[in-house]
Amino acid sequence: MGRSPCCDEVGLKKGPWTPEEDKKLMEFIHKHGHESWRRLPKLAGLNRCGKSCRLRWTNYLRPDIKRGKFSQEEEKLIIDLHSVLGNKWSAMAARLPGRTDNEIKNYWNTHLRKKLLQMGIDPVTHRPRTDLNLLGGLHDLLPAANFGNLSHLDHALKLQADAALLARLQLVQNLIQVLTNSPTSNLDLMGLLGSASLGNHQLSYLLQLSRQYEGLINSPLSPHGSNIQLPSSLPNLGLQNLLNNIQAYSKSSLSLDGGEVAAHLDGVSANSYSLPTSSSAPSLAPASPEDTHIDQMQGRATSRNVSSTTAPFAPWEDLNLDDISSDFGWKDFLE
DNA sequence: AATGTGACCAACCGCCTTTGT
DNA sequence: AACAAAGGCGGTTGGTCACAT
Repeated sequence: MGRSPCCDEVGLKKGPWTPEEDKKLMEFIHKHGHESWRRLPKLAGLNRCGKSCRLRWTNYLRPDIKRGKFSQEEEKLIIDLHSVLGNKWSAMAARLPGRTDNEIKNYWNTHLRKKLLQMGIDPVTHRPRTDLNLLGGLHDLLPAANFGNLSHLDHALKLQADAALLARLQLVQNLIQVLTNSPTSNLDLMGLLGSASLGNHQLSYLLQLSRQYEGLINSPLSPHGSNIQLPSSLPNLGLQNLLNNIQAYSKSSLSLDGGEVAAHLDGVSANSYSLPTSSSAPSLAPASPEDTHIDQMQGRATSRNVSSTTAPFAPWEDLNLDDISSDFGWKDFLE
């Protein structure tokens, strides 16, 4: 049982501070400093716990606190720092003179998080979002699905793998749109290849994805091939054209099938880019820096391994785009 | 004018880490 | 090394205010 909280003494005041209390605290600290927060309240004549005094001082009364609106520069810095540090508010505050961790945290939660979401950026990963409607839609799939001959577990695993595939496809689509500055419906794959914007690794990977996608839409559990009624919120990925382009390319240019194209282009087996299947769910890493942090903390961590039989979509909460980007060579691609 | 709703933010809570004995 | 005290941190809560209905 951990130690008792410092504020468990009965009769100590809680809640908002009065101007009189603020004055007492400030005068005491100016005269004597704050070497022991535990003893400070009694010495200063305050009916508060030391922790409450410390918070009041560090978050509000400290003379070097800058109050008022965050500037554009501060905003940008917070976003940059968050992308590197995650929810390490105190570390961020150390780099923003005059701002407290609490202030930064509040500003993040009330303004910046929403701003990034509106810009289509995931505030946790700082990467383009996979469409959240997709997740919502898939969530609706479970009750809507006719399970047929599959066990519930198999079905859940299949849906999970399909969901991962759809997310990958959508990310790839977004990446290509950014690269080519045009929708995938106008994708000029040959142009991309010709300009060397798209490397062999990427092409091999796309080919794999396209085949997986084809398998998905023709699967007996898919919206096209079965009795499942997909929720309307499930987005149209608009990838058919990409699929056609890639497969046409592989046929017309090289007259090879997918695996051979990958091998031809890369000198490596297409299996190097193997994607999750219904029987091998993706191994997912923590989704955010703080997940990693939490996982490192003793006792608190819960294993987030994929093969949960009770929550088939739980891994989605942790879907790590690093996994996708490394498969795709996205970092190299950008550089 | 009364009520509902959402945004904002100060303060609290519980846990972890650091420090002292 | 083991334990307890104190400090620190991040998540969450709840009060207040502005605005909409």
